Amino acid sequence: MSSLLGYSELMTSRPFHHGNLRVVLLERAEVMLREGGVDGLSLRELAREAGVSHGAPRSHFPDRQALLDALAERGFSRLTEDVRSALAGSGSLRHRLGRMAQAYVDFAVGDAALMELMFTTKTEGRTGPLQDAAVGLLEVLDDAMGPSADADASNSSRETFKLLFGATMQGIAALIASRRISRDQGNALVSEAMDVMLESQLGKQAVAQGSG
Amino acid sequence: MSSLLGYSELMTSRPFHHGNLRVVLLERAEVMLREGGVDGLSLRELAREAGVSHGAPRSHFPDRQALLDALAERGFSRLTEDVRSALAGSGSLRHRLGRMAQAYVDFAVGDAALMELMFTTKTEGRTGPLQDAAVGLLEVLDDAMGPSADADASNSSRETFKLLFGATMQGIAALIASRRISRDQGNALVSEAMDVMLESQLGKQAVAQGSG
DNA sequence: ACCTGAACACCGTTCAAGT
DNA sequence: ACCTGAACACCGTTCAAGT
Repeated sequence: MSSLLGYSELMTSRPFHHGNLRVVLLERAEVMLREGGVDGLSLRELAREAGVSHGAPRSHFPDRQALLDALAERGFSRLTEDVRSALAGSGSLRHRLGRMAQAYVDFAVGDAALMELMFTTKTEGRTGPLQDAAVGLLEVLDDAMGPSADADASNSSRETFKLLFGATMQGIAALIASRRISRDQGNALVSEAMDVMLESQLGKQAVAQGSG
Repeated sequence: MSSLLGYSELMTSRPFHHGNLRVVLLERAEVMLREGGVDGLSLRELAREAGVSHGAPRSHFPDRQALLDALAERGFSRLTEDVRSALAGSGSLRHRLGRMAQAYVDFAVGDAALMELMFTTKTEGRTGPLQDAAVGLLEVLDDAMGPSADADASNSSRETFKLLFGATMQGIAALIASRRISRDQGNALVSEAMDVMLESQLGKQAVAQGSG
């Protein structure tokens, strides 16, 4: 039965999680999600792995959906961070946007189940931290495109460009994740999509001033 | 207890499904999917609604995943049909492709849970009827673009165009389904995406000969 | 405030038995 | 070939009780 215990309390039997059970659960849930998908994520098994009773998670997450929402929120934070750092380097706008797109697809493919959680929101309400996290992602794209012109028309095309950019990356990632195209084909498709968008009227209007 | 019985056998007590239990299950499962999502789809409740024992579905679907796969396959058939008929009418290529994209998004939004089932395939094998059904969808797009040039370069750009077209529609549909943009914004985005793709070098190469 | 452990209703899957 | 019904292991959720 000692094999059921974690590594850090082979000596002491009881005092386990001080106040960080919540994060422990989230971290273990993330790997369970990655390994077994959403269906493979069981609250009871999660509690078992954390070394607590099956009722314990209830103190931190009212139900399973609450845990799933928290995972999605953390996912958005991590994605935003990945994308932001991919964008941070030097190079032309085209190169930086390309790196960003690549980071996005990398994340989506590497954490397909989490991505599914993030983009098939079950929650009805339009407010909440989860929506904020999603908005933050678009802001990164906004920053990358440099200062915006103050004309309304330009802002409109900029919004459209951002949405189209995000939608296209999302779609390509879905194609890869569902094994309909290979990873290499996906990378080529990302590059092609970048060209198509940047050479278009919409793209030229949207990034008129942005030249890192 | 008579309330548990279906409409067609208020008189006779036993002879129920002759050999069509399979389709009955699939049809009821489709509405359960639409109403309660994938999580809300229970084999036992499905059997209950169909008026058979909980073990009966086993005769037609070895396990729950097999039912889900069958649902996805039917989904592809229906999507292909919708898209094909949207494409069938008259008008310029731009208009026909626009109608097709609209039909695609309509389907994806109206049957979001089914769409999720279709595009997050759990099956590892690359063969099988499910993959065939997905391929059929791309063939419709191929037909719409008219006869292809026999040069290899042209075929390559055509393949790329089709994938990019599909990915973009998929991404826009995901944005709508996750409530991140409204239906109207989605429609506008579809239209914008069409313009961007058709005015690009890639688009011009891909549909060089296709003019309804 | 946080965790335990029994209880409840539900589930997917297996399988011997019926027709 | 198709369906029934008991059995098994597992699950999410609730809740009184402990500390």
